[in-house]
Amino acid sequence: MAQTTSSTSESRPDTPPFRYTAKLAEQIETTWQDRWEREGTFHTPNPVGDLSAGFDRVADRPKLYVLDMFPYPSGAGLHVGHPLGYIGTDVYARYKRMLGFNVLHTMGYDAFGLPAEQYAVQTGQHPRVTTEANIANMRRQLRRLGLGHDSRRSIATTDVDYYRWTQWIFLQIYNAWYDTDADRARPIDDLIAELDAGTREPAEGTNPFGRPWAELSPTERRVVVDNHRLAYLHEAPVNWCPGLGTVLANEEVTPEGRSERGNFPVFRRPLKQWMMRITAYADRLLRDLDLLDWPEAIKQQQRNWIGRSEGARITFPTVAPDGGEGPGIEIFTTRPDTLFGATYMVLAPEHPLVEELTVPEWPDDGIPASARDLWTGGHDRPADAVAAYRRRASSRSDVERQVETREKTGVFLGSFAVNPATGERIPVFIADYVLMGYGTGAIMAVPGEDERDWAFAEVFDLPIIRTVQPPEGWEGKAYTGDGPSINSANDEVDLNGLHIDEAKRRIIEWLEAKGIGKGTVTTKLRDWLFSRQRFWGEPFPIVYDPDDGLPRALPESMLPVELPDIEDYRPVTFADDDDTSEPVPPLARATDWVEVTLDLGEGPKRYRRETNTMPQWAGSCWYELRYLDPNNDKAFVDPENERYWMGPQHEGDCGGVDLYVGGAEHAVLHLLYARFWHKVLYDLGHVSSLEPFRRLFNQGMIQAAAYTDRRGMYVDAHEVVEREDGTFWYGDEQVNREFGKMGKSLKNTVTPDEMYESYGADTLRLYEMFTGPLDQSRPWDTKAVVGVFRLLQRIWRNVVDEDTGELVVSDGELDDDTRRKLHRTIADVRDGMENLRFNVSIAKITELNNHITQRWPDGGAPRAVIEPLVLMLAPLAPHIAEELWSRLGHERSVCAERFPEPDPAWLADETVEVAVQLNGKVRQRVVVPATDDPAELEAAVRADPKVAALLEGRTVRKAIAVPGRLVNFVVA
RNA sequence: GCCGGCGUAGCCCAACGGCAGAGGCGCGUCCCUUAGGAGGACGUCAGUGUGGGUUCGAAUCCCACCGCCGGCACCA
Repeated sequence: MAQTTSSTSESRPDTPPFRYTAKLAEQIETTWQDRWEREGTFHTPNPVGDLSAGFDRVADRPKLYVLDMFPYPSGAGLHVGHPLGYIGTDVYARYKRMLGFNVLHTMGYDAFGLPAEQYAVQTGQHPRVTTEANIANMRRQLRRLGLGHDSRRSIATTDVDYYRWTQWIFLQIYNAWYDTDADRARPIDDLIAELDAGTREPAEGTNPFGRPWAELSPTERRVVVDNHRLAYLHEAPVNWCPGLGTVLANEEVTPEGRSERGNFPVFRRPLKQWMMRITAYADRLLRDLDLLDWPEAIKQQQRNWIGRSEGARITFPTVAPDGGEGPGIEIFTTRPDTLFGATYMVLAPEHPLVEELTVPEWPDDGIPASARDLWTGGHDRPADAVAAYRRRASSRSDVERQVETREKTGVFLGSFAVNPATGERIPVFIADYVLMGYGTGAIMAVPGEDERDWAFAEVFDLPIIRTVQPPEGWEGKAYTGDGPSINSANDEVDLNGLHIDEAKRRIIEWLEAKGIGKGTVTTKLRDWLFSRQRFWGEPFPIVYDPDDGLPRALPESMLPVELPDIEDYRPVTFADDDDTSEPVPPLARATDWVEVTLDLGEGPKRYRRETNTMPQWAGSCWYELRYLDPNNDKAFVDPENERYWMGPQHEGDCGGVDLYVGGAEHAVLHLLYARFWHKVLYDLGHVSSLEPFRRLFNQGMIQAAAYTDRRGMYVDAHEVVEREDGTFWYGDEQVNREFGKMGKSLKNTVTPDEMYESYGADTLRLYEMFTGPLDQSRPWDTKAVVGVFRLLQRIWRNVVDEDTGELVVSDGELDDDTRRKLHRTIADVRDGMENLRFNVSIAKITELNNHITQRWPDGGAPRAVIEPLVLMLAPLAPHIAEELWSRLGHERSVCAERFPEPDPAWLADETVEVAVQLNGKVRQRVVVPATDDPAELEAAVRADPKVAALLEGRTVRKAIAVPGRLVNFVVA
């Protein structure tokens, strides 16, 4: 078949030889891409180091650091949805460069992680082989788009030179602790010195030995110090995912209790794992959101995730079975003011005090006959009831908990606590509506002021005491709003009449004075589980000493710790639902690598390497810093380079990347982790910026039509045709249209390569930028692409004769009308560029070009308008702009030229048409001389006979004149 | 349920509180063309989700509701 359908804009025999066709576009584009590469057009100089050549040329210019969320190099290649953000940043960076900024813009690859490993397993190749092939393919696809990246700065997280520094940063974190007095991280050696000097006690919960520091053995001291570190080993219930063969961070588990990647079931089970003490930074991560220019939605998600709440911890005494004193139960509440209304207590089923508080026999009194079966679970002995309930709670997956109605369940432990405010004896329950992972895992239940407690109290027939006066006519159950306290006084403290805030303050004072409670802050954020049982990740720079089993950090001089070559890098995975399985890191099989003799200061000794690897997020926690100084082998980044590109720009500025563009799906994972690392590096004096990303922008998603047949199966969207009546057909079958994310599963993928083939890269770039503001999602519509393609053809025709290839521009003077149009356009195009609303810029360029076409239909438009037009096009469609610029006789790349500036003198018209309104309704339009003076304008308008006629016989009460726009007469 | 975002022609989208339309798709007519065509010219379509309020004037600001999208959710 000689005739293919791809000949959309292909030259046909009668096509003029110099028409801008896809074929010509391709020639132009590849030529300029080669030249950019050859000349290093986008090489950006640093203040110091190996990339500093030429810095003195730009030293006095403003700087701009533009960053894209770097991609994971997938084996599937790109579709047209992927580069939306990359094109946006490229246009912005090119524009700013033409304004004289020293712009840093590059692109790297986030290449470690599960998908790379899975893809490698599928294709039977080593992950490094597939990863590198995928990166090469992606580089090729992106290069063809004409992105103006400094290719010298590109990195992949899998490069040994890169992950060496990832390991180095891990060591910084490991060798640091959080000084809560100074509210910052400090080197661990400072802590040891202070402990030795006796000027500091070990922090709460870090000394399990119960003896002072001075009396501890060296090994015990090591344990205490390790308990302070920002990276620490911890045995605790973690998210174990047998289907992936690894544990996962909380952030990687969906609310349904499944893995975000792969959607496998996740089980909680206790394991010893590396953790990062991100909770130490919770307050600062929350507070500093206010310094950031980020979308409100993302800030909100981070606030939600951190979940800070202020309240109090209160210890409730308990009554032992023999009538003596039992263990105290510590609870957390955000409503200490409601203490007088606490009529029972609830522990999480997994709470460590449950066994101790479970009495041998049901008490004789205190259980209401009406709900006895519920309280006891129908069991004769409390221990049986508790065991049965616990079994049931642990077997229920989170999914089941979601599906079930929130009918409250629980059982009585048989023991009682004492409400410290009222002295009343109150029963203690376990119930699964209290979670071990939040607060202290125990609550005081105040049914009067809490809906969940109310629901439980109703079912279990427990007393309800209101402690806040509900408003007049309140018919609801629990009242959670504000109001004066009631029923809240004892001999020592009286809250009655106080509103919530004041009541909280008063009761906390009382609790603290009595030593039974104190005001505290709790966060939902947990420490970050940092180890994975996978092969394809950064090895930890950690070994274990066989003598004490404790970890030892490797010194900096032993970095990098390279991944060993092993035969079988596949993870050990299990049946999805095999919750009895144990994680087995693949690196454990590399026995030659694991067993190692090192001299860590005690002479050569056998050690065992850590066989877990770091999570995928590690590499993306700091790549923005490495772009600044990618080849530096003395430091992860030279401080001077960091200060220049990312340092605070003025008093009160947090510093960071000037524009960071990426999808909204990383709201809490990458963005939170990267902020955390950055703050640690800041505390330790390695960076000058407080935050990594000052301005964040979420690009929209490109969606595409997908079609389903009668059976609900997706059919190839390329083959579907729309009929006149608006119905869609696949062959002779009518199909149903829906919109969704582009991808294989919906069979609606459109690739950049198809677009290059039919139109060229400039058209693709222009189309993606034209369909809407960058932050908006929009549907892909292949047949609408031709609109911007025509625009490029028309611009081309205004410069180049399609038959001869000769220039058709003249050297004539501009008429005033065109000059005004030009300057108006320049102002508007700039405005669109500044605000990342490239759609507006393109529309204004189109308008100017339409004007030129109409004014000079047979060519001959003056250079004075054509050249600025080409310059304005340059950031958007750089190849055609370069080509036209060079054909116009310029030697230099258009990238080195200055963006046109609007002349204010030509922004205003000599005469303007203003609207004349009567009471806000437009009644007349008149042309009057332009003026800035409202009084002059009003006079001019009144002088118009049509207006005079309009006002005939009416009383003008007031006239509002807005220069350049309108005059509104308010008439009786 | 709570939080955030968005609703303007058939579709994608513009409009410092000031004349609702910049641009494109689609559609229609005509020109070029043996023909087809994604070449050219001209034209076509909404009163801004709904209801209130502020204002001389509201797509724009405020309130309530409706719809769509996203996030969180037994978090004490």
